[in-house]
Amino acid sequence: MVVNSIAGRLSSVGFSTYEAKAYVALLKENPLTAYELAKSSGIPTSKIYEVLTRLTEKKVVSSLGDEGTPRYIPMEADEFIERFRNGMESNLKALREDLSSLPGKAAVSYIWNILDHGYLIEKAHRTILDARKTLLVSIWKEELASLDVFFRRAEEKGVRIAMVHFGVPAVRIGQVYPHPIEETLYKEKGGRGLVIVADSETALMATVYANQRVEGAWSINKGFVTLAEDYIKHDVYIMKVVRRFNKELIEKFGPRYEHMRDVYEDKEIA
Amino acid sequence: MVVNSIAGRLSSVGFSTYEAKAYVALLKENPLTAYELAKSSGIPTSKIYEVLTRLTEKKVVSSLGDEGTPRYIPMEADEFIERFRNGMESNLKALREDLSSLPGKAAVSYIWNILDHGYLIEKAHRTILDARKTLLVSIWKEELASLDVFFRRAEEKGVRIAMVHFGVPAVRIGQVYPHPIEETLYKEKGGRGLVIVADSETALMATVYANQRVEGAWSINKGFVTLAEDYIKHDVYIMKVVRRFNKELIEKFGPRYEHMRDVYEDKEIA
DNA sequence: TATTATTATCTACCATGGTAGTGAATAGCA
DNA sequence: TGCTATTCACTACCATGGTAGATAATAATA
Repeated sequence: MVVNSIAGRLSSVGFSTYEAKAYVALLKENPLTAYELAKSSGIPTSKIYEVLTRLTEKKVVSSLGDEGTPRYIPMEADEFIERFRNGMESNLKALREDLSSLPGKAAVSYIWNILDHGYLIEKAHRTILDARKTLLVSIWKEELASLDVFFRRAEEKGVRIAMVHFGVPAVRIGQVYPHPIEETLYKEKGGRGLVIVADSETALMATVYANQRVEGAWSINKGFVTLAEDYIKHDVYIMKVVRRFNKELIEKFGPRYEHMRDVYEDKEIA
Repeated sequence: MVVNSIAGRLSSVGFSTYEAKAYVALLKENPLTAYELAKSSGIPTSKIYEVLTRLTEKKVVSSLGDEGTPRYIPMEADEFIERFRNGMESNLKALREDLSSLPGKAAVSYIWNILDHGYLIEKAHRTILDARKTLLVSIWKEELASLDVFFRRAEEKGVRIAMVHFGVPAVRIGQVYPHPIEETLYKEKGGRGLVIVADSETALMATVYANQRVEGAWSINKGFVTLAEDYIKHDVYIMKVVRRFNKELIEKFGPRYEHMRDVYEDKEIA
């Protein structure tokens, strides 16, 4: 669904390849007769007429000239785009109402699998922006690079953020707890982890492997969320302890979850 | 391109009819196995699997359950719509850049034909909102009903509006010059006229016939614009003269265009 | 002037890919 | 045996792309 060529983009607004070619060629030079357009666009002259009728019906080109052979002009690109957007916008609005008015029986409280990187980032992005109060994050710099804007925005909204960051943190968002053992971990798991918990309600967790392959899940399932939350809190706890005591002492500590209540209150950057 | 059914709306976001049925059915009740979904949606069981694969690829449904027969859940409608909108938005943005960066040779300064009512209103709407300084309008109540919001918005932006209105004006926008001879004119021309001139730069003129049939044109062609402008100014002039003098006197007046300079400055509502 | 090219418009036909629609084969399982 | 579950095979349709002509009207030229 994501396209990059100009033709691809036009096709996603309902143009066939010929229609796209014709429109683009017309924008480059106009007015043109059908025949001229066929030549300059590379569309077979035999096809140009039906293509032009289609485009005319879509009101993307218009013909001028009553006498003799008609010449064609394109609608200005901006205007066309605006028009399409308006149509789409109202369509989506109606669709939203339609779909939300369905007598849905079940709340979607299941676990949602995430298997590709683009989608992972998108889902993460949405999770971050949906957070109202708190965000617990465990992240590597690669993913943070794609997500820091959203974290900033959340922060501005007053969302409290605690972040375990693997490797040297390039940015400073909320409470950051740098996690030192980057390479070891990567080798061990074969990939980078990403965990985000928003408002203790929704959780996203995933592992990103070398070739951008992703295995992850998103859920509002209570058990899942708690698991993810504890996972991060545990790391935060460890980081704090490491800060304050030497290694010998750490060994005497078990993970004591009572100490984690104040994750958000901790003013020190570890 | 304008659709109203829920299926039609979904199809305009890239769903086939089966995909639409499946998604809607899944929203109503989930999770469901493929087989159950086939039953509740009316899709042939033989087709349900490929449909589900397609939907899964689109990330609109997700399967859960590793052991046994998988169950399917839909993405929440809002999320799906948001996602689609984002994609489309960025697509349109890119498209706008692509298209505007084309080495366009000619300014679109031609006359654009308008043959249907919906498009007429849309074009009028855009013309009104694009106006920066002045709007000269000749309009009947039917069209004004569809357009008054836009006139108000233009007025708020500080656009000066002078309007010849056929029949008793229901709303008051800018300078309104009511035109009395409604029925006579309608019979004579067989339809209602609509003329809009924005900033002396763009003009829209059209006649709307009984069955919503429309014949009209839009242009930035200088001659066309001047014509439309004078047409309205002429009417305004007549209206003013009629106001001030009795009929005998009017006959001695020819249309004197010098008097029209102050159309916008005239503070009286005729 | 006759004839040959070129331009211009339009119809017809075919191949393809995608989807809808139908039927049926297979298999597990209660 | 009947229900669930899954896959195959095949037909039909439609929009699109692609290729060939059928006509005319001009323009070029012998």
